[in-house]
Amino acid sequence: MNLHQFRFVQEAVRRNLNLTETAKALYTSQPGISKAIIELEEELGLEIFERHGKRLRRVTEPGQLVLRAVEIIMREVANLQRIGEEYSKQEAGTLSIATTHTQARYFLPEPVAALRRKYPRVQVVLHQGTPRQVAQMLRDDVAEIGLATEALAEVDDLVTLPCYEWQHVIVVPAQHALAAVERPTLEQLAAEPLVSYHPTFTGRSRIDQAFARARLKPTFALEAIDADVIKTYVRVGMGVGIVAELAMRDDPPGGDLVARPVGHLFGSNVTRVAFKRGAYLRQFVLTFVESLSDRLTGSLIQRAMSGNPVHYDL
Amino acid sequence: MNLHQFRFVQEAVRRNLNLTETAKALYTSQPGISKAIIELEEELGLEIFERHGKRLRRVTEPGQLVLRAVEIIMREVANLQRIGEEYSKQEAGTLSIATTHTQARYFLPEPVAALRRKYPRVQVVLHQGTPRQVAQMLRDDVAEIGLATEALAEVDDLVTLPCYEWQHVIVVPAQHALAAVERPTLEQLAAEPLVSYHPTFTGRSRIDQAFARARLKPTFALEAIDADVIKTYVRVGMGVGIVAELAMRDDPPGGDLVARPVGHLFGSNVTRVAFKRGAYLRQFVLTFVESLSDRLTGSLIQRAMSGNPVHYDL
DNA sequence: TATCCTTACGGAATTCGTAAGCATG
DNA sequence: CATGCTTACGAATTCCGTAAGGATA
Repeated sequence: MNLHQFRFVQEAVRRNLNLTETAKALYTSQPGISKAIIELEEELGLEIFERHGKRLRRVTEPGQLVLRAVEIIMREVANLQRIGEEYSKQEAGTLSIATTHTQARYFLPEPVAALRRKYPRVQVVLHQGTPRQVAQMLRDDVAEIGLATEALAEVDDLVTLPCYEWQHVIVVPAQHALAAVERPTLEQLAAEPLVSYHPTFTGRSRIDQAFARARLKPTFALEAIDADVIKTYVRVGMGVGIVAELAMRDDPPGGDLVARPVGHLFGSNVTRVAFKRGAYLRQFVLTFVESLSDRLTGSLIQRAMSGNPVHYDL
Repeated sequence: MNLHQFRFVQEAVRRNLNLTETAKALYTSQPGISKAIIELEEELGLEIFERHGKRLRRVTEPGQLVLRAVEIIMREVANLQRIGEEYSKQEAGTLSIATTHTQARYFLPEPVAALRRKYPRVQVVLHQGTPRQVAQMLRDDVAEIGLATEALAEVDDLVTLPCYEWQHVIVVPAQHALAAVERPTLEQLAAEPLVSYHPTFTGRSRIDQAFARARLKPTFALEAIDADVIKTYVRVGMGVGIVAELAMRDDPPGGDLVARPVGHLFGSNVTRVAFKRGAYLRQFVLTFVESLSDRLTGSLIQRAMSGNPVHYDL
């Protein structure tokens, strides 16, 4: 039994049981992978993978149990490396953050800058993707912490904590009829072509739910993952934009676009920070996570990490 | 980084940082241990052990963190082996039980026999010791499950579940004056020489507490770890025995010894079963643990293992 | 001086690559 | 026949033992 075998098995599962791809991903030879896995199976006296001829078809029942143990082992190996980083290169290291465009563009700049001010030798890597991809990047150890409004809370092996609460705003050109309406209604919006996020992004689910409850079928003229794109199309008259309020923060009140809060229509959303259950958080990571919300304290984070559910109001 | 290094570090800590002993315990050469640990420290870029000249003095602060990760990794490696056992040799394997004399002699025979009836190919190994030793045997992976009335519940990295509740009885020769007394008092007992368990065993702490509260200073003529020994000395007139009621179960009512329950004096005790947090319990182990109490069910045990506190009345 | 950790070194075992073989879809 | 896992084999590396060196209590 050795750590290589564990890594191979884990990566093989992540690569859909394709050992050739696994070998490429781990920069080693394919026969080496094959042999190592077979030897582990022999040592344990069970088959981790069900084989059909010479192809791996699926994970066996005992294989599932093996996999769970392997996940924990590899997690702790990663933790050991982080502990090493923390204590050898004091206050230096790399923080990989997986997040959506909205957070990367509008929310994270400030806390990331603060992190760099406090720890100038820390390097930050941003990985952008859909909320589901964010979750997957955490599971695959591509990123250490994740930030998104959707999806994260549903993933079982992630620990999530609420960061901040926000609502949607509609955005229209200053001369648009709705620019003068203080509290637009769902009916008014449904009558216009809309420009908003892709269905899996940034609270879009709340928007769809609200329209569905009112039995309205709005027209989406354009869907994007990105408020900057949405605003651009609103400017050229494609329709009424619906974006996160955060995305309008930097637009001056007297500018060419007018924003109206529509929390009364779509409710409020909670953006969450997540990390893999059991991950070791270095000091600067802890500091960073704390900086994401006034209510997040180190002890609260530790409590959440240890598996206890954490409840508090934002 | 490899599993050998982890094992060495773990064993070194268990052997009080004596690498020579560690090497002996692991049947390998002492320089090999030394080198492996140094290489791990180099790879992590930190010192796990503080050295004074050429001796290891103590575990450093980062070393504590490393140790915690190593413990988890080795635990999961042990789990992998158990999973292998479970699925390769179906319904066969070894179950190591750490327990005290009282349990081994009076409580366990029945459930152990039942286990062997259901799983004839399972081998049972009993490790006897003090309650503290029982706890230590679980921590050191000498035994997989432990059974004792004392100490177990206080150990942090063990999961414990109540098994059964019992009270003490006094034991006297049939012709003894107290043999006729239905409900003896603390004062009556304190006036006699007593024969009971060693202070750390089998509910003895309750006995001491009761006397202390009544400001009585009883005389213990003899202390043993073992009700059979105690009964023997009661027979030869050394004094009044105080043992677990279980220990008198097989003595016939009309025999040479008379037992009187004294739960009204010393309260009741709870015997607990324990295992290492995060251990993988094979099917036959689960069955065995369930058989220890009517109230223990598989799902309850799983819940306790997953870290959730379990509360129920016996 | 007895104990105990580190360094040095060499033979043995393991590792890991390439090349070839063979099963599936 | 293209993809993909397993087997074969040999060079390079790592492992792990004994022997020697140096530090502490």
